[in-house]
Amino acid sequence: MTSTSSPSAIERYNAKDSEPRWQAAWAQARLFETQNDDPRPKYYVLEMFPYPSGRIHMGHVRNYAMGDVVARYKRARGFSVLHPMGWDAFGLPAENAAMERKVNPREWTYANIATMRGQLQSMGLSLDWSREIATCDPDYYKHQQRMFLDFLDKGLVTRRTAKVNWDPVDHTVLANEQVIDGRGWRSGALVEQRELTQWFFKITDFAQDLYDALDGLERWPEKVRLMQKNWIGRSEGLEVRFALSRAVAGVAEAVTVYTTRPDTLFGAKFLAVAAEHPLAAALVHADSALQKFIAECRRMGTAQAAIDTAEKLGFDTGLTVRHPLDPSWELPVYVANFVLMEYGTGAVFGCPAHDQRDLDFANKYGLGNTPVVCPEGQDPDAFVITDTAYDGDGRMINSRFLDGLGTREAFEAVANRLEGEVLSGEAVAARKVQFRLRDWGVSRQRYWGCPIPVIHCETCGPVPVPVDDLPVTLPETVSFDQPGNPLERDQAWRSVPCPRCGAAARRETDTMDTFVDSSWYYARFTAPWLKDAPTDRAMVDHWLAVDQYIGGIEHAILHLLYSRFFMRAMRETGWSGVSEPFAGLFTQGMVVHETYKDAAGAWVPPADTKFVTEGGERRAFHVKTDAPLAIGPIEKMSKSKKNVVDPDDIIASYGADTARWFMLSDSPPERDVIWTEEGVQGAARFVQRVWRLVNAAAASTGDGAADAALRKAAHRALASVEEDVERLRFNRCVAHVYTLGNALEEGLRGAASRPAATEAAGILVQLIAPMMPHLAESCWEALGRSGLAAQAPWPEVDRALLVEDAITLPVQINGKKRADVTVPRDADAKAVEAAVLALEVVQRVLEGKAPRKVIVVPGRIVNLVV
RNA sequence: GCGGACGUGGCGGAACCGGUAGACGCACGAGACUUAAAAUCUUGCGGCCGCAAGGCCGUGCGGGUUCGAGUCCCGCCGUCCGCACCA
Repeated sequence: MTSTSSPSAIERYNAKDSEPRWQAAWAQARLFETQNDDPRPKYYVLEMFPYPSGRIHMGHVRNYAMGDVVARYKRARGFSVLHPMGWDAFGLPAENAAMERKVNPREWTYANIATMRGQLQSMGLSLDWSREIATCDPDYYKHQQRMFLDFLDKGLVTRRTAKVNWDPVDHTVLANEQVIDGRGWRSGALVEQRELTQWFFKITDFAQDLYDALDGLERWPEKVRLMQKNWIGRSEGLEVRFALSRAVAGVAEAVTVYTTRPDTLFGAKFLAVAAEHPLAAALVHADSALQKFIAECRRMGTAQAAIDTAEKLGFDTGLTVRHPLDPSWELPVYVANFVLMEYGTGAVFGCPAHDQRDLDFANKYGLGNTPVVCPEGQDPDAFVITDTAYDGDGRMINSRFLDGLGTREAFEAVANRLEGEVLSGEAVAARKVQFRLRDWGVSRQRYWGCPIPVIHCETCGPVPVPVDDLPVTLPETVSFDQPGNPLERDQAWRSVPCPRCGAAARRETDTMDTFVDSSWYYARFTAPWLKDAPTDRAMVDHWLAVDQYIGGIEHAILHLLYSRFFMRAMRETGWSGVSEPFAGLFTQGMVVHETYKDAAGAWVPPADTKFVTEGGERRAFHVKTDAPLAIGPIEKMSKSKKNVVDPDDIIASYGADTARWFMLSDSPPERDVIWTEEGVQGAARFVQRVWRLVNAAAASTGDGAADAALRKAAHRALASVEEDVERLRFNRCVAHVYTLGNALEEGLRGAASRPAATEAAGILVQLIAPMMPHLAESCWEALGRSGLAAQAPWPEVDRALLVEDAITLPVQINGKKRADVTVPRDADAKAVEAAVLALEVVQRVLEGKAPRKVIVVPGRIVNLVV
């Protein structure tokens, strides 16, 4: 008998000594440096690169642990794996630090990078550090400026005045995607609307393609695809021109509306235009009441919060338009606060019976309603709308030539008729596809970002900086003693001659949204050493798309949509041959933790808490004062609630492998994982257990009685882990490894022979190698295997061992399990039935009668109906 | 309001195409080893009845389909997420 618990023989595994040793060994062997000319099939794994905020947090540990499992696994499977790391290094926190602590943003950022690089290296990630990039490095943003100019040249960048989201706290413009619930995504301040001249990336040029291509992203979460679809917001409708009954000076003789429901045209009661609509502008001079109304709309429009709660208000202009399907029918024209100038044509026709907004409006102003779509099964004569509009499909009623048609047919009938009619030389209607998506405003009034490479000249206008003059670098010395953009105050930096005419001119002082930086970094990783070009076309086309991208769901729209746009723009400008950056996407859940508060209501960090369980109730106390603490809800780790656990502390006391193992176990990776002290300890215990088992296996002297079962268990675990790693189900991988650990324990107790024990232990080690790479190396060594575990090819499953000779089937009687029956694997249904009927339990129930029905599902179950 | 996801032991979760509900882990109980503790190993662990064999109930609630439902269908309840005057 081999004892697995003879502590004298095996010392405890010491992560603190072993982890740096193996990290040095990997670095020395340059195992993770990827060659671009590697002939093996490629696999590109990427985790979203971090912002260098100062220190890594548990969310990073989880994210990078997952990516590293995939990278190490694919490497073992013979792929040429690209697994790089970099820094999303521009952004506001650097400027805030500069303001608060009088430090230079650059120095602050690079110091943070140095710290965090060290932290990531202590995790033992299999990263190719030779490809490291930082977006704040001129060697990086130089190329971004180059692409900006190329995009400009191709018409993919424009400059225009637009109503923009202004964050009054961060003193900068925000993109629509960066406004969440009316507040700035960083500052949380209520966003205001301002008119500013801005640079825009014309993401709407690709709206249709960005929308359609989502269907091809089969390895993206359905949820993210849906969110992007909703964000792009495609709709099909009709632009319809309504003739004005009388001429208005300075305005064409018709108002064009966009509608997705031309079928409801006979239910129209009014027409409404936005306050910014040209018609309103033309009328405003002669009408002081209208002037007042528009001013009110504008005032309300400044705060997003006001829009959300605003009552629908309108102003009757006294004008009328003619109904396009009946010129004798006149409709009143309102200016209304709920009509958006930015969507469609800034004008709508109101059909109160079938649109809730229109109904609210009509009820308020006494405009009435006429139902024109009757739900299937309703009596048309009894169908009345009072205060709930019906927006579903149905049969047309009260609609003259449309009566009796379905919704879709009526749409077609109206479209066909109006497309053929002419009003002052133009068709009355045209089919139109509309998108909710707006162009991406990239101008930011900040210092710590990529300068927009444009020079403004009095005579030439905005002039691109010549490519040879790139990069436009940020000035080194800046002061943050006053609010606003320091670039604007830096006369020396701003003043340059116009590249075109040589006259005195000024630089563009806005910098690019930092989301531009992260829109192409994954492409730069394919050849980060290039000096004169953003990318090498051949390398981009070789490595992209990223095979597996892993990051937080919070980027479902912003970063992922921008990157998809950027790839298309790079394709148009020749820097890439692919359109989609990420073939596989995985969005991982957050790391959450209990919260603790003392009697005074102050948050207490987990490190200062201890617990006592009395009578099944778990209570928390302060570690120093013994004061009782309230255990609060489990929430995302955040500095404000102090429920954070520092990865450095965990790595120092348990080792990186323990932290990684725990982050991969328990919760499914897409869901939140709860960090608990017990959980970490459980992981740490397993580290020791693996070490003990492997050493015991290496010393096994058994006679082989348990070999068959052990080998089966090992190969079953191997097959299961393969399947689950491929599907990123790391929690299940962990469970399979535990199961094999149990089987090995049992095998050693049952006197497994040394060959069988070391085979199983070797498989166990290779299974944990992607997850706990340092421990795996130590075990590899203990087993006497040559080379490094990180270099070892993945073991091959012995399929023969997965097939059982005899199988045990559950036997149900009337759907309830009553017995088991063991039959040969290849027994046919008849043989199984005979075996079941011979069972004692079955005979007792049947009392000599024949069952009414016998259902045999081969290999699964038997059910008797009696 | 619109769109989506989810609901399983004390806890995290597993259960593939409708086929043994609760794998694996955590917590907890019992035992072994120890002077003792820790560590480790063994063992138990959905609820109820029972000494046991065994039986009954059980996947948010109510119905349905099926030989058989955590899984499919209909209707509720609850939680979470995204969008939100988009015509």
